[in-house]
Formats: sequence, structure tokens, C-alpha cells
Amino acid sequence: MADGRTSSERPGRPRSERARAAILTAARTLLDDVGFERLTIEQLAASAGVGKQTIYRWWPSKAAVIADAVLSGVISLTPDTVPDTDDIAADLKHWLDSTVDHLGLPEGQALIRALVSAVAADPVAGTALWERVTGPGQDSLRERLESARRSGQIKRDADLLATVDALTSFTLFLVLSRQAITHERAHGLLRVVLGGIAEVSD
Amino acid sequence: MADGRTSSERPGRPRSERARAAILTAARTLLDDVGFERLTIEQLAASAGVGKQTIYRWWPSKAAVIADAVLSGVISLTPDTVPDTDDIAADLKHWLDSTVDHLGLPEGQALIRALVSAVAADPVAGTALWERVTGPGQDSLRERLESARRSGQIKRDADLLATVDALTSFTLFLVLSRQAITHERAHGLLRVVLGGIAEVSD
Amino acid sequence: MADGRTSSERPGRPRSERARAAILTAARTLLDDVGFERLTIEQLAASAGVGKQTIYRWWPSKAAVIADAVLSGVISLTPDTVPDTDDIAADLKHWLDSTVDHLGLPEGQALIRALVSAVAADPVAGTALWERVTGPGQDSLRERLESARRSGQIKRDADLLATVDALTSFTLFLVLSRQAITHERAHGLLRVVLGGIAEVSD
Amino acid sequence: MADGRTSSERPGRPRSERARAAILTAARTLLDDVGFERLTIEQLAASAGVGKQTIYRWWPSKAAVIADAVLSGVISLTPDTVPDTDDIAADLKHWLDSTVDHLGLPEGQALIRALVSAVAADPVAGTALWERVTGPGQDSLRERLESARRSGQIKRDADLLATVDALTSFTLFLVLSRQAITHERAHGLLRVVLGGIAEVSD
DNA sequence: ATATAAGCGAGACGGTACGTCCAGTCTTGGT
DNA sequence: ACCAAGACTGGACGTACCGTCTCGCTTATAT
Repeated sequence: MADGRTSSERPGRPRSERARAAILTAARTLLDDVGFERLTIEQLAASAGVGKQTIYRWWPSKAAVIADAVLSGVISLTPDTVPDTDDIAADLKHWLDSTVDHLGLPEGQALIRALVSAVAADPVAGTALWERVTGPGQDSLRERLESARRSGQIKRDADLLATVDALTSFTLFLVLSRQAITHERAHGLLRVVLGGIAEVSD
Repeated sequence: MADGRTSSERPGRPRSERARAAILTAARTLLDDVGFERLTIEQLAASAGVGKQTIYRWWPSKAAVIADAVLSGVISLTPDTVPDTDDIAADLKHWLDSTVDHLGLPEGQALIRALVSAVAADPVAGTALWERVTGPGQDSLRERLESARRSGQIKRDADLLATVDALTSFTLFLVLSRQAITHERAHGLLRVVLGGIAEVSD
Repeated sequence: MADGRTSSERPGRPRSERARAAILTAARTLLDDVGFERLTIEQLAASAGVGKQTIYRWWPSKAAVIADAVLSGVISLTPDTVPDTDDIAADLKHWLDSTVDHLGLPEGQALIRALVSAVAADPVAGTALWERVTGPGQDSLRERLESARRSGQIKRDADLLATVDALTSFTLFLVLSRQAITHERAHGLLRVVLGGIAEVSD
Repeated sequence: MADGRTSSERPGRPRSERARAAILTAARTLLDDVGFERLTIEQLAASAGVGKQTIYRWWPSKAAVIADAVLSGVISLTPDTVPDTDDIAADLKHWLDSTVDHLGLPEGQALIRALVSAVAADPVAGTALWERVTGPGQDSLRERLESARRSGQIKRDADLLATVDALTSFTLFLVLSRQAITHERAHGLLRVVLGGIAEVSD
């Protein structure tokens, strides 16, 4: 075993885990209270009981802190798992309903706003955040669709990626359009995706 | 006394059309140059050769100016009209391709970012802008779908609203995800929407 | 009468005399309270009820503000006028005693500290301040010496400038040395200057 | 057990002479480069290759380090010894000329500025420094004056302390006034001090 | 004609937050 | 117990903009 460096690593006082946790916790609280745009680093430092420099030392931008905060709380935009009964239509409906319910809550709205603002403000941090938040749900969705395909419930040549995108993007769009997301409207999309709209010719 | 108000309306110096045009033009230029987030009212006033107050007098927020600027330039997120041949699939594909091309350009990316930021920053102005930008395309899309339904190319009970939403939201999602929007990917969505993914049981 | 520009001069809102006065007043108060080194621009702005930018707009440095503040209060390091009876020795003694008394007070000490710090921190503003503070006293002193020369009380070829410098610099030195300035010590200098120390040979 | 403390004194690692020397050397270099006001402890530690704590462990303030640094370099404000020929006037002139030359150099200016700033910033360390820097010259000056008095070149009742103060303070004043110190001006003072200005009545 | 009533460019105002710098303290592992 | 390294809280720095407020001036309608 070459090296043998069993201890900490770099010289100097190690990073304070206490401060890190306080910052992320305060970030999540403030995000709920005032939203991304009006959250200031100064406010964040004060309410975490931390010097501003400690924030700037570890994160390059407000978006990056928020990204970390959101991720450390593993808040998802959509439920992470899609139920798996034998009925793919029922399962997707269930998943969509959960998503709609979740996004209808104030936290859900705040989260999505923060996400969108973060993407706009800091493409790098924002994009990473975006993927981490939407990723798990999309992965689960894709797996469920694959299992449905194996069991013959959906077409062998169905474009699963496009299906996943359609379901995810629809909810996002509704939130950004500031239109009420009703279960009924979501079900409409689901029917389109599942059944298509084209008249079956033969 | 039958009106008599032949000319403008109120006493006092009328609003300067020169100033208004200069502000909107400068806004569009700056939007391209620095983006919504980093565009400041001060900068805008300076580069339009206008006093700050003149901006504040007529618009309540940065988002509102941008909304006006974008609208006055009649920049659309999607093409305003969907072609109408007899083939709905070809027409939609054509429309989607135009959209994808348009959003792939730097101006398109900047526009959608500005839009999303405006929604986040000022819900009122942002939402109005949103509707004005996405509206015409969606209207045209819906009309084309209705004509396709009348001609029997798509199902009688197809949910047209959901279909429109799905097509629009998909592109938005791709832009926000910062993923490259390829024609192929867009065609995948189109196939899903048109054909559905469920195995036809009969 | 060429020009005819009777009104204010530049366009835009004129400088607020209220703010200017508040800043200078607050500066003098804070100078007494905390001294030059520990006086901060932030503190100054707050206690003057003024935005920081308003200070930075008109003064280039803390030393410059203090310089203005001190000058606007026309605080002198030494009494501005030397009494003029027939007796030059008595008059100078009187003036020196006043100076010593003045410098012994807390305000005197604070002032001289501020002066010295200002010179060190901002040579330009500091030097101007220095001259304005020491100038009047020195002018008066020189005039009194000239009148004494005319009346034959001091030598025709006496170096008045050097004399003035000697008197002024001595007090400054004592303050900076942090040695108690006693009247007796000052009188010692005065005797040296008036009488010289060299044994008169002839 | 009678003592046994043959080596250093206290337990633990002894103070690093290497660090001490590096700090004082760096201090003198930085003093020349940036001056007292803009010299920071952090900069000093970095350029000495030393931890900040090592500075704070041994010196209470920046002024104290500088005091030490200046003293360890035995830089004097004035020449430490006054020549002693039979001619007191010539000797004093020589000493004054040396002083003027010395203060005219950039190092001299920097030194006196540092000195004055140190006094303003930290009365305790500053005063000690002041005395150490001005002391030797003043002592030598006083001794020379005493020998001159013994040899009858200056009055028996001359106030030697006041004379010394006058000579020293004059140079200080000129430096602080940022006026050029010319030999001629210094000679003027010397004539005043030696000869007085009062008309000899008898 | 002459008030009265806005709108206009300019730019100062009281504020808030920025991101940086440094002070002085604390906490590592190593000497 | 000291040392180098470097993170910690705290606080001031000087800058950038915010949205508001005065200025003198211009351009309308209403008397």
C-alpha cells in the first residue's frame, strides 16, 4: 500500500462542517421565505451565523449555494419512483397526480422558480442542479416504461426518451405559464402520449 | 358638445415617441449583448440617451420594459403559422423543425432566457409576455389541428389542447435543460404525440 | 455683459447642502468620539443619515472629508492672532501659552492626531489641511514679528521665517513625542529663540 | 535539585529565531515598498513565509512589529553623533546638514512617515519607537552642547534641552509639512537658535 | 398672450447588496 | 510549546444599481 497518508490531507484548519450545514440549512429556509431572487448572500451569511467569506470561499455564486442546498435536501421536482403494478396507464396516472400535487404546493412552486432562476443566473451550477433534481424522477419513469414495454403494454418501437421528456416538460410548462395545473389537464396529456392522436388508418 | 377631443387627450407635453422607441431598441440590443439578468435600468437609460425617470414613468419593472421590447419586435418563440397542406404529420414536422432551428440560434436562446427570467422576476409582466410570445404559435397550431380533425386525419376525440401544450413545452424544456435540441429528438416527440405509445389492443 | 448665464449652471439635481452639512458635522463629532483611525466612512454615512455614495461622490478619501470638516469648523492648531502690545516677548509668551493650553485639551490632541494621520493616509488632502490649519497662526505670528522688527525690538536681520517655524514645530514635536507640554518648557524655547544661546563675543 | 535548568528556560519548542528574523526583514522591505498604512499583517506573514499567528504571538500590533523592525535595523532619524571640533557653530551646521541630507532620501521620508503613523496608531509602541529613534541623536547633541558650554562658546544659562528640541522638531515639522528641506532653511534656524533674534539692548 | 400641466435629460439622493480585503482567533498535523 | 497553513467570524471597503427626488427646459392644452 503505497502512500500511507492515513490522516486528513492538506495542512491548515479543516473546513467546518458546522458552517457548511448551517449555510445549507439557512439557504433552504430562506428559499422558502423569500425566494431565490430576493435571497441575498449577506442575509444568508447572517442567518447562518457565518462570515460572508466562508460562503464565497466554497461556492462561486448564489446559484451554486442554492444548488447545493437543494441537492443536500434531495428535494425532487417529481416523485423519484413510479409505482409498478401491472397497469402502466394507472401507474403513470398515479405518478403524474403525485407530481401535480407536489408542484401545487408553495414549496414546489418556490423550488421550480429557484431552479429556473438558477439556470438563468448561473448556467453551470444551474444546469447541474437541474439535472440532479429532474434526473431521478426521469430515470424511474424510463425504467417503468421499459418494464411496460417488456410486458407488452406499450409498443415495441415506442420512443421512451421522448415520452419521458413529454411528461416532464409538460408540468414544467404549466408552472412557468402560471396556469393552474389540474389533474384533469395532466390526464389529457397522458392520454395523448399513451394513445396518440392520429387516426389509425388500417 | 360632441367630444371635441380631436387630438391627443390630456394637457401637458405628450409622451415622446422618440424616447419610447429609443428605449425599446436599446432594450433589445442590450438583451442580446448582456442578457436579462445583467441588463440594468441605468445602462438602458444611458444607452437610449434617456433619463431614468422616463423609463420608470412608463414601465413598472425591468421585466415590463423587456416584455414591451420583445413584443414590439414581434419576436416569436415559435413560428406564428403552421403550414396547411393535406398532410398533418408533414405540417407539424415542418413547424417543429422551424421552431427547433429558431431556438437553436443565439437570439432564440437569449429570448427564451429573458422570457423565463421575466416570468420569475415579475409574474404579472412576465406572464403577459409569455402569453403574447407563445400565444400566436399555439393558436395557429390549434387551428391546424382542428382542421386536421375535421378532415379526419386525427381522432375525433383527440385532446387538442394537451397536444399543443406537449409540443410547446417540449422545446421549452430542452432549452432550459441546456440540452442540444436536435431535429431527430423533436421528431421523436412528434411520433409519440401522433401515434401514442400504447399497444393497440383490438 | 457676455454670457448671461444667471442661473445654476449644470443640469441635474443640485448638490444637497443639507447632506454636505450633515456629513461635515457628523465627521467632527465622530472625530472627537473615536479618532481618525477608527472613524469609518460607513459609520460617518450612517450617523449623517446619508448614503455612502454621497460621500464618495464628493470626497476622494476619508482624509479629504476630515480635512473639509476640520476646515469648515475653522479649528486652528494655534491661536489665529498674536496679541500686539509693545512688548514682543510678552506677546509671544502669551501666544505660546494659549497654544499650549489649546493643545493640552482632548480636542487639541484629537485634532493633531487626525492631522498627522491624514497627512500619512492621503498626502494631497492631508497637506492642504495641514497648511490651512497651521497657516493662519503662522501668518499672524510672522506679522507680529515684522511689526516688532519695525519697532526695533528684534534684530533687523532676524530670520523671521525660521523663527515662526521653530515656534510652531516645537509644539508639534512635543505632542507627537507624547510628552507633557508645560508652559515652562515652552518658555524655555521662547528664551532660546529670542535670546539665542551663543555667547556674545564682543 | 539545585535548578538543573541548564539550557533555555521554558518547556516546549523554543522561539524560532529564523521566523523572527524573516518577519523583521520582510517588515523593513514592505515598509519601503508600500508604507506603514498599507502594510498588512497578512502580507507580512506571507512574504516572511510565516504563519500569521507567529506574528500575533510575539507582537501586540502592527506598530510594534514595525518598531522592532526599524530598531533592529538601527535606522536613525538623525546622525547619532555630533562632530566635536572646537567650533560649535560649524559642528551643529555639519550635524544639521547630515540630518537634512538623510531625511531628503526616500528611505528617510518613509521612515519618518512610518514613525508618525506608528505613534498615531499605537501610542505605546509608537512612543517607544520614537524615543529609540530620536534619542541617540538628541543625547549626542546635548552632550556636544554641554561641552560647548564648558568651553564658553555658549551662554552659561542656555537652555540646552530647549535647544535640542528646537533643532530636532524643526526637521520633523518640515517633513510633515511636505516642504522641501533645504540646507539654507536649516541654517536659518541654526542662526536663530545660536544668536537669538532679540536686539541686544546694552 | 399667458398660465397651467405634463414630459424630458440630467444627475444627486438614501439605500441595499455586492464581492474583496484584512483583522484577530482558532484548529489541524507536524517539529 | 512552537510552527506553517489555512479556515473561521466579523466588519469595512469602494462600486454598482435601485427607485425617488429635484433642477431647468420643452411642448402641449386651456384660458
